[in-house]
Amino acid sequence: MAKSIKEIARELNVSKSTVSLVINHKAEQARISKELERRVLDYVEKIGYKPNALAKSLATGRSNTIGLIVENIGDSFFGPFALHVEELLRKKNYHVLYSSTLGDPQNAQDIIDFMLEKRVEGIILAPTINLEEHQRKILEHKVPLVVFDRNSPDIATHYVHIDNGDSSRKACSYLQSIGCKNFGLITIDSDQPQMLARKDAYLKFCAETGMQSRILQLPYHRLKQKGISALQSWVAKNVGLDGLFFTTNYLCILGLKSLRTEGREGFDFPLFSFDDHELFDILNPKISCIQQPLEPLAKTCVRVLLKEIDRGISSPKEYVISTNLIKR
Amino acid sequence: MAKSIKEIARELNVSKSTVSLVINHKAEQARISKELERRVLDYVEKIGYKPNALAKSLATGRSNTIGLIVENIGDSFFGPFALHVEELLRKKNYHVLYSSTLGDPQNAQDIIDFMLEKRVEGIILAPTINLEEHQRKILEHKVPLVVFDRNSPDIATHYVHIDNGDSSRKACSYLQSIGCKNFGLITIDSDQPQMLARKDAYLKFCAETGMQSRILQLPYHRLKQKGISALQSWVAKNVGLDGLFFTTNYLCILGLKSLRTEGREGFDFPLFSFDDHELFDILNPKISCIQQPLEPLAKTCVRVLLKEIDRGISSPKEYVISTNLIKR
DNA sequence: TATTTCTACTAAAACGTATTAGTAAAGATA
DNA sequence: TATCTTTACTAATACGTTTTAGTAGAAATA
Repeated sequence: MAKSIKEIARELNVSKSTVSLVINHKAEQARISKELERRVLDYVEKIGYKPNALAKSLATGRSNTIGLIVENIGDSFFGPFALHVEELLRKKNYHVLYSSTLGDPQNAQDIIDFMLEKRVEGIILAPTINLEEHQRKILEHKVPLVVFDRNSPDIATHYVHIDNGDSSRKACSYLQSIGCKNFGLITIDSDQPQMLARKDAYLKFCAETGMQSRILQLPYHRLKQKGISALQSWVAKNVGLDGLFFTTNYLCILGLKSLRTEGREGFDFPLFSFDDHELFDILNPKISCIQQPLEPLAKTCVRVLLKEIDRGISSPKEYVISTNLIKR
Repeated sequence: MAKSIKEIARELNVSKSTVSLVINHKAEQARISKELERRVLDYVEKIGYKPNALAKSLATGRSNTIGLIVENIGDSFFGPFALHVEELLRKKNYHVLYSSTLGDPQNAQDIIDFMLEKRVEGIILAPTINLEEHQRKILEHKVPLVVFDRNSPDIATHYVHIDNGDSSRKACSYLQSIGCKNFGLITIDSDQPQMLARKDAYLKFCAETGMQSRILQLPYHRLKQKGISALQSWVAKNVGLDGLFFTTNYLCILGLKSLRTEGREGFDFPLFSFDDHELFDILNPKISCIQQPLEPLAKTCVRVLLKEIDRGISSPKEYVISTNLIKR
C-alpha cells in the first residue's frame, strides 16, 4: 500500500540506509553527495512518502505519544483541560491518546493496559476510585505519570492539584462577607479526597464561626430527577437557609434546575459554585464561584510530565495551583 | 525495560514462536502441549508482560486506532460527540487518537500527517475550511474517511450530517407558529456550507411568507466583546424585531450576554438556537432550539467507518440524521 | 523393519525503520 | 609506489512481533 523505504531504495537503485539517512537530514553527516540527496528528496516528495511511525517508534524507542486519561472528555472541565494539554504538547511534537474512564475501574484498567502496550511515553491521569493498583502498574513499567485533580493518598506520584480546602474556605468567607449567615453545603456522596476536603473546610468554618452546618450529600449516581427532588425537599425542610454552596458546578446546575422546576423564577439567596461554568455570569442572579485555572493546571501537568520523560523519573512532588474567586 | 517475547523465550528455554503462539491463544492449533502452555502462561502472568503494540501493529498491519479530528475537543458539541465515539469504538476494541484543529489549516495539516504516519485505520473528520487537499491525501493513502458536520462539496467522501436547511426551516415555522412575525437571524460570517444552508432556509422562508429578512453576520474571529456590541447596536437599529434565531448555540450565548449587559433582565421576545445547550432549559425565558442528536450522529460515523475498514473502501454516500425541535 | 503419520515444537522470514560498522574507489602523502 | 585519508556510500543488525514452513523424534502402519 504505502511505499516503504525499501521500495524507494530499490526504485532509485540505492541502499535503504541512504534513503533513511537523507530523509532524516543526516545526509551531510553521512557524506551523502548533494546530487544523491536531491534525487532522494525529490522522489520522496513526488510520491508523498509518509514514514511508518510504528516502525520508527519501534526502532527508536520513542512513540511521541502521551496518554491522557480523564473521567469524561465531554464534560466542561475535562474537555477544555484536554484542549490545553493537546495544544501544549503539540508544540513539543507530542500527540495525545485520550480515553474517558466514565468512573468505571474496568474501563480504566483496559485503557491503561492499552496505553502501556502502545508504549506511550508518559501518562496524565485524573484517577477515579480504586485506581491505586493501576497507578502502581504504570510506575512499575517505568512510564512517567502525572496525576491531577484527584489522587490516591497512599501512592506516591507527581500530583498536580488545587488547594481544595483553602478554596472552600475562601468560598465560605466570601458568602459570609456578602451577608449569608446560614448557608448550606450541597455535595456528593463520595469519598473522593477533593470532595472531602471541600466539605471539611466548610465544617471547620462552621465550627469557627458558630454557624450551624447543614449538609446535603447526594448519591453520585442518579443525579438527574431523583437528585432534583431530594434537593427540593431538603431545601424546604431547612428553613432559614440564606445561601447554598455547591461543591461542583454540575451540582449547582442541578440546584438551578430544581429551583426552577419548583416554579421559582429568581432566587431569594445567593448560590455559589465550586468550578465555573460558561453561563454562570449571565444567569439570574449571577453565580459566584471558585474557578480552577485550567491553563496553569494543564501547563503544570505537561511541564512536569515532559521533564520526567526527558530526565527520567524523579521522586514524586506535589504541585498546588491556586484558584480564583470569581465574584459576581 | 519491558520484557520482550525474546527474553521470555530465553528464560523459559523455548522458542519465540512458542511464546507468541501461546500468548495469542493459538497453542492448541499449533499443538503446543498443555504443560508448556501453562508454563508460559504462568510466567507471562507473573512478570506482567505487556506486548508491544507497535511491533504487533507492524507485524499485523493493524493499529487498532482510529483518528478523530474536530475543531475543538473542549466545546460543548465536539466534546460529548467525542465521548460517544470513544465509547462506541471501545466496544469494538478500537482506540481514539484525537486532535483539535482550532480551525487552523496548518494544525490540520500536521494532525493528518501524524495520523497517517501512525497508521490509523480510519479517520473521522469535521473539516474546517481549506481542507479539501488533505482529505484527498487521506483518500490517496487508502485510509477510510468519514466526514461529519461539515463537508467540502467538491470532494467525494462518506458524509454524515444533519439536514441544515430542513432544520432551519422547521425553526422558522416554529417561531412563526408562536407568533413571531418579524424575527431576525444572527449568523456567522463564514462560508461553511452548513451555515449557508441555515441562512438560505431563512431567506427562503422570508420570501415565501413575505416576512422582511433581517440578518446580522458576525465575523468568526473576535466573537467576544466586539460581537456583543455589534449585536447590541444591530438590535437597537432594527425596531420591530420580535424574535431572534441564532444559527449556533455560541452565538445564542453571545446574544444572551449582550442583552444582559444591556441591563435587560428578561427578554421581550423569544430566542431560538441552532444546537442545544445544557442550560438553555433553565434560562429565563427558556430557549427553544434545534437539537443535533449526538449519539445517532456518532453511531453513524462509527458504523460507516468500521464498515469501510472491514470491507474496504466503498463509494461515498451521504447519511442524513434528522434533528429534534425542542420547544420550551 | 521400512515407511508413513503424528506430536510438539522451532527456524526463518517479514513488517519498516534507525544506526553503526564497514568498504571500494579516489585522492593525498611520503 | 606503497600507505594513509577521505569520499560516498552500503551491509548488517536491531527493535518486538506474527506467521508459515520445516523438523526431530515417537508412534502407528504395512
